[in-house]
Amino acid sequence: MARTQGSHSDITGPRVRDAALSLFAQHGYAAVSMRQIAAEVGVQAGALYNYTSDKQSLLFDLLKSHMDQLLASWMAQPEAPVAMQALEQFTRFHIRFHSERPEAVFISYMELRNLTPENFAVIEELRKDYETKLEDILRAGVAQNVFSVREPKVTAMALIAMLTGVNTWFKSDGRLSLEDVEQVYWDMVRKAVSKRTD
Amino acid sequence: MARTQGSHSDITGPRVRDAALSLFAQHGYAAVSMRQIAAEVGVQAGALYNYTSDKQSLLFDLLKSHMDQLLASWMAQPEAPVAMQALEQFTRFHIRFHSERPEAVFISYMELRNLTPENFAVIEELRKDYETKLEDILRAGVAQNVFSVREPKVTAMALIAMLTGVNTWFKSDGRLSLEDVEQVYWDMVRKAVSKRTD
DNA sequence: GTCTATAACCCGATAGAC
DNA sequence: GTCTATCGGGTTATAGAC
Repeated sequence: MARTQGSHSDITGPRVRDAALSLFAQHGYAAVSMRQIAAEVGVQAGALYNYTSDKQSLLFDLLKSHMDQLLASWMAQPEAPVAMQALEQFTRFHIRFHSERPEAVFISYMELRNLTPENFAVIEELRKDYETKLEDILRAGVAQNVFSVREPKVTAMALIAMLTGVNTWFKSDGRLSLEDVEQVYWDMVRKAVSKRTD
Repeated sequence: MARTQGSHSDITGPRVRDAALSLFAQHGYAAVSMRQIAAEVGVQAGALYNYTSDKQSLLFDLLKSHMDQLLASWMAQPEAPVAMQALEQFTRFHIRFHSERPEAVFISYMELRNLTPENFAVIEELRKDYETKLEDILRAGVAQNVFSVREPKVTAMALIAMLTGVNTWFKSDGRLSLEDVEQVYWDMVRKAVSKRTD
């Protein structure tokens, strides 16, 4: 089972992706060179092309797999027929999922404009799919007469923006635990769609 | 009043800034070259250095003047001693101000990582100043016994993220007018901090 | 104030040796 | 599978003519 000199195909691939994710998040796709990624992995630039056809594919694969994971993880959640429970589940799921992978979330928002139009269209559709999950919950709550939401699409966008914003300030070693944060945001979400108010 | 050939100092400066703003917003700071900016303005690349010491200063000046304008515009608003009115004023002001300059808002969020550490610190402090304006309103509302907000700092971040999110989808020729959008968001904000709920 | 030309360097991607 | 070397092009910023 002697290996060719320097042959590490089984581990180098993921390491290329990890290095690209981290560097793209830190400096931005356009500012990161293939040579930088290679240095982080510990190979020469030419070797990267054994794992990706080009730099654009590297970015697209990172964003695509992030969106695929997001949708798959949500679908794997138990179904909640009661809208109020479904909304709480979505709120907590969104915060938890996004806070666990800040770099992937970051580039998924920041690097959309560096995708080719074809690649952008793919990611954009997956994003819309996710937004529709929340929109459907809001519509169900209106139908069940438990939410007051005149504009479900706008409201879904607003709530997702609010929840994703956790990533801009949350530190796991800060004053609030993630559980605390979930509770604070769930209180706001619940009230924002509620029927009664002062 | 004969001009030197090609002399347009009084108008070229703003045109350089406008071109940089537009191109940075479209393609990202790192992806835009000084040659591209020059071409947009209609001069050669070398001429840009009559208006900016380097590319970094161009970015910093755009972000700095955006934050200065934001704070100055907010301070120019009439004072509202009643917290509920102050919050409505902030909500509508934020949406209006940000929707009027989507490119400046966009680069102010996206290009922070391309600032030098010193420049970043300046912008970050201005951003914190603005966030504190909302936080103070929330604390006043709690003191006046009209808001229920356990975490004013977190809530301020959450509300700002939600309001800024308007820029990701709002089109002035869409189904909803900006006035409609303000109302939908103000309903959510008001309820999110309200004392009563279902 | 703008031009042309250039210094000094970096880029993505590929070819061919091992 | 990884290396070195390279192609053809790009970059920021400056120098000096006009």
